[in-house]
Amino acid sequence: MSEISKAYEPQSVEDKWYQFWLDGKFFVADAQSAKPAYSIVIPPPNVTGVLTLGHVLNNTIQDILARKARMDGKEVLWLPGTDHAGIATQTVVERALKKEGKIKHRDDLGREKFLEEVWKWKNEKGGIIIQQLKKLGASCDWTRERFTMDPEYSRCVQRVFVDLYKKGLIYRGKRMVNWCPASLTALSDEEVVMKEQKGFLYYFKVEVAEIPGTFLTIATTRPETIPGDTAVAVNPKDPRYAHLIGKHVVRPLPVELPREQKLIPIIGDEHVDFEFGTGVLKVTPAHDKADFEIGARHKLATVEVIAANGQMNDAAGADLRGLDRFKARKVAVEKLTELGALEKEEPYTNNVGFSERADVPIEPRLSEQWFLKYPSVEKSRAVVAKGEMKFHPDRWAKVYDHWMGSLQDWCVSRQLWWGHRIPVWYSEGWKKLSQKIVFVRLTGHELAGRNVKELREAAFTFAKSHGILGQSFLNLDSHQNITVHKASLEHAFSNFGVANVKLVPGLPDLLRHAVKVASEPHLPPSESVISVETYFSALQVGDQIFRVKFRVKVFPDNFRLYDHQAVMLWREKENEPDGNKSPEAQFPKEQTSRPASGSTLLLRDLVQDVNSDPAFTRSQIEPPAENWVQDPDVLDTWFSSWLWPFATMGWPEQADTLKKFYPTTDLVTGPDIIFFWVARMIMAGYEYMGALPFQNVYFTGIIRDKQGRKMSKSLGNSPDPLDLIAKFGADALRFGVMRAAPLGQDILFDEQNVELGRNFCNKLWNACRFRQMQGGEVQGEIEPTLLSSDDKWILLKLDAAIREVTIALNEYKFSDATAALYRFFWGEYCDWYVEATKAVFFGTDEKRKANTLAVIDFVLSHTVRMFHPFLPFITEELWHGMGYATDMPDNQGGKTIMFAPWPMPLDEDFKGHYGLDDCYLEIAGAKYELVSQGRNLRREANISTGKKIKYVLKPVNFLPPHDVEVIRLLLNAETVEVNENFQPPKGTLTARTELGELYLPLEGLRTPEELAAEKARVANELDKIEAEIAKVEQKLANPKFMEKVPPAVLQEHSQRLAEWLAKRDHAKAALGALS
RNA sequence: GCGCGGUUAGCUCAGUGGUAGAGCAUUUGCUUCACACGCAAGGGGUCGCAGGUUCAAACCCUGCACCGCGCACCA
Repeated sequence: MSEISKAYEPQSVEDKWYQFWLDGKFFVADAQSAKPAYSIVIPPPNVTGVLTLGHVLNNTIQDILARKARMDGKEVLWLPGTDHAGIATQTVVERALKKEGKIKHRDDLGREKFLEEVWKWKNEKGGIIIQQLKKLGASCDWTRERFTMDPEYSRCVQRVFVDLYKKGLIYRGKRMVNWCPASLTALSDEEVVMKEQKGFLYYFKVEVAEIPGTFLTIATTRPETIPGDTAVAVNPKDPRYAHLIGKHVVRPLPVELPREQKLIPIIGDEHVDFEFGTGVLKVTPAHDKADFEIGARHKLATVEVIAANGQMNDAAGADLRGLDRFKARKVAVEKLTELGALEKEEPYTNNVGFSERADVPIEPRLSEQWFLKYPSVEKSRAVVAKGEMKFHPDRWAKVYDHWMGSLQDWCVSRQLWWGHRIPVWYSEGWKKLSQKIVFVRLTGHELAGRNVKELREAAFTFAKSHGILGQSFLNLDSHQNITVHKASLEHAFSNFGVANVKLVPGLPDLLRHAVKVASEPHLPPSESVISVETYFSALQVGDQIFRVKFRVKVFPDNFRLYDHQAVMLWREKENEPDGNKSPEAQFPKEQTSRPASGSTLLLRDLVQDVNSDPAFTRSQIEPPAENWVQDPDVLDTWFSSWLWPFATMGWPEQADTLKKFYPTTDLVTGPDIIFFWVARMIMAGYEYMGALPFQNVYFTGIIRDKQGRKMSKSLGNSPDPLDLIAKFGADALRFGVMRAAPLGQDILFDEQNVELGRNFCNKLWNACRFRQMQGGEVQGEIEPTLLSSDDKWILLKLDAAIREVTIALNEYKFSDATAALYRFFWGEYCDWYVEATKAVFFGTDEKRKANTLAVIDFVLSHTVRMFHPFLPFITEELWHGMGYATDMPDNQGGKTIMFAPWPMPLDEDFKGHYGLDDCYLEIAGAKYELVSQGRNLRREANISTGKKIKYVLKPVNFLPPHDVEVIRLLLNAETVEVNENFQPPKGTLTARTELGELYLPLEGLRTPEELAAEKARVANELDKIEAEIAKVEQKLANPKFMEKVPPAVLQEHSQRLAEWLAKRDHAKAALGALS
């Protein structure tokens, strides 16, 4: 530290050292290293993102862990990167292009051109956050920076998709999905947040067609969907309405339609709650999940009235057509009013699902999407439940477990351009199927039904009546035993398609008697599935015969699950592609089957659905041949993020990095993405690496402002971390955030925290400056015989601090660690030790001065290292400036504090050699307590701090002269007279301490008022003492207490009583001395 | 509705059965030769409420209230 400025100036230090670290390649992880590995992957921030306080919190923790691990001698990989963030990025770029006037809509450019623009934007403006992380001091291995759209990474994503497809875990289906009318894409359930919305419940009446003059009143929050209503439902048990079931009502909208086209049936459905509203429910199968189910049960038509963009379509009628859905709501109410149908409207609050990103209400919408049935679920669930993977704080394990226990299939397709395009190809040449379907026949047994409900009932009846449940059946062709579990039936019924429902109950029968079975080589097994066998069968639908391909999964205990099958509908009599009748020949080696459709489709919809798509479907990365077109959708961004821990390490080719650093040690992330990311990474880790992706997960709190509100742009309450760094320094920001971030709690952010960090850095700086001002080289050897009680005290305190901080870090208690460091350094080292050393430095004993410097150097060199993970910049500056680097080997702190060893607690040999007995904590502690008391006396006497005064000490035991000198200095006294026979004159203030009585003779200097005030104060204190004595005495007087209390506690109570009694005596004496 | 957290000084929070704590804020006094981004000394709490267990409860149990979060939801 050649130039010593009075205050620490981070700006002149931080960039210099960061560049130094980069130049030295200190962040680069060596996969060949012999050191034990420590690894952590960054939660990839959005490539469009800018640094927020949330990132600061998160990445500071990771940096602390990484830097600490380096100091522990580990080979550290902190792997950084960014996420392509499909919706967010596409929106940002789209908005930017619109602003520049380049486009009005993304369609103006077309997919290719638009993607070019996105890449351009990404390369020019993306990744700002990476530069910002550097400002924060993040010690990431930037040579390994990854982006989820990197070619290698994209290939991993595609590979995984194809693999899951082949395992039968990915399927396509037409389902009700969460549709975002702003982003024009489907969303997963996790991307929908429920929000309370204030609105109205509208009551309108409809006439029963068969009984003129009879009206039903319906309550709804969505009158704009009336044109899409295809029934009115009541509970069949509701006495008010049951008799009306089967009759019809006249739907009021659209106004212009003739009455006969607006007749919709009154149906009975148990789903209807007759407590709610009027007990009459309008059913809009196209725009409500529950209504869709009702529609499926009652074979209702599905009339879509809201288009993908949230505007009403033609079917909504002339009045609503083209209007936004919310505007349409108002107009619909007006129309109802005009018709005289509106009875009333009352304010109503309900929960509405919002798109998390676009912050608009989502629209349930029937559409064709890709779904994933999660892999490796049981293992992933068990590893956390059993505590093999630890969550910190562990209450998140319960949340995780709950979610894992009720997994819904993941909608992975997005109708966007920016992202990984789904690696599925469709061939042309599909011939349309006839839509005439009368019944379904499974050879030998009929399971007839026109919709799922009927089929399901038939299937259950069939399974029951044939005693199939729990039975084993021998397949005569393959000689395999097939057992039907109840679970497999339920599973199939609840999760899979119509075809599955048809097949499962009949399957053993098919295998036994009728089906012409072929087998295929099994597909790549996962750990929980030994093999997947493929069979073909025939299915007759009306006059057509279809080939059906289905799959049987074989589990380790020989349990067989018919949980996925691909249905291939084929017209038997014509269109045989090559005339080859063998079923195998119909299905090329690659996956060509088309998975079953959604569970709630009508059969005719299934056929329609199949017709609407190309026949041949293959999932593979490269196009199979010419004339094959790729699925236009891209994958959910999280479908790439969930591979992050291993895809970033070069999976599957580069084995060395993976071998060294996978599984990673820690993951640091926010609890808000526990389902989005953490849970999915665990499942992917098991599925593809056969091992958990990380050993520990640390969940940070969420940063809020000091009023407890979430940080948000619109509130303007999110300070820019870069501004804070510029104003206070990166170390200050890190320290401030860490101090305010207890494990598992939300963090209420206040700039004062950062200010405190800045002040702390300044304190550290000045403490070192003080050391430098005493001169001399770095002192190595400490001479045990020259150690004062102060020296021993601070060494013991250092020892305690090392232990405390190390334990806190091991337990991920960062705020405890910073609090311990703060307390030790400021409250113990600076406040007491440094002040005490002035007695040495202001004196003339040169040997003692040198020895004190040695102690200071010992303490500071340890302290600076302990601070390094928290305050990387200032500690590096001090490490070099103070000369502590010079004595160290190059790879252990000689070059950089980054590799200096983490301080070890002082061992017994060390303590023995230097005479560091715990009694010195008491001895020096008593001394400092005496000083506090003495200062208190001065204050009571109203004597200003600067004024030199005289104290008298009547010691209990001998006190070394050096200690008396320390006391004198700390009291800022002219003299401290040691006098065993001191008789205090009247008006002398006294304090009782462990070391003896301390007096502040005032020699009549005080006014009567001052004396009176003093007397009042002592009297007050006496009262408190009496109260304490009474409390303890009462306890001791209780016979039950004396009988049952453990001896140690009794001892403690008696001792406490004795202390209070002595204090009382002293206070009484003091009172006497004052009067 | 179900579940999980929380309720301790003005604020933010520690505190796993035996004397209620820290930081900030506040009051007062100090430009004391490392630091005013500082030093020193104070004031300030029925530990959410009500029961129970115990010699002893902020702490364990039960119930309630309020706040926050998650999940599931009735139009």
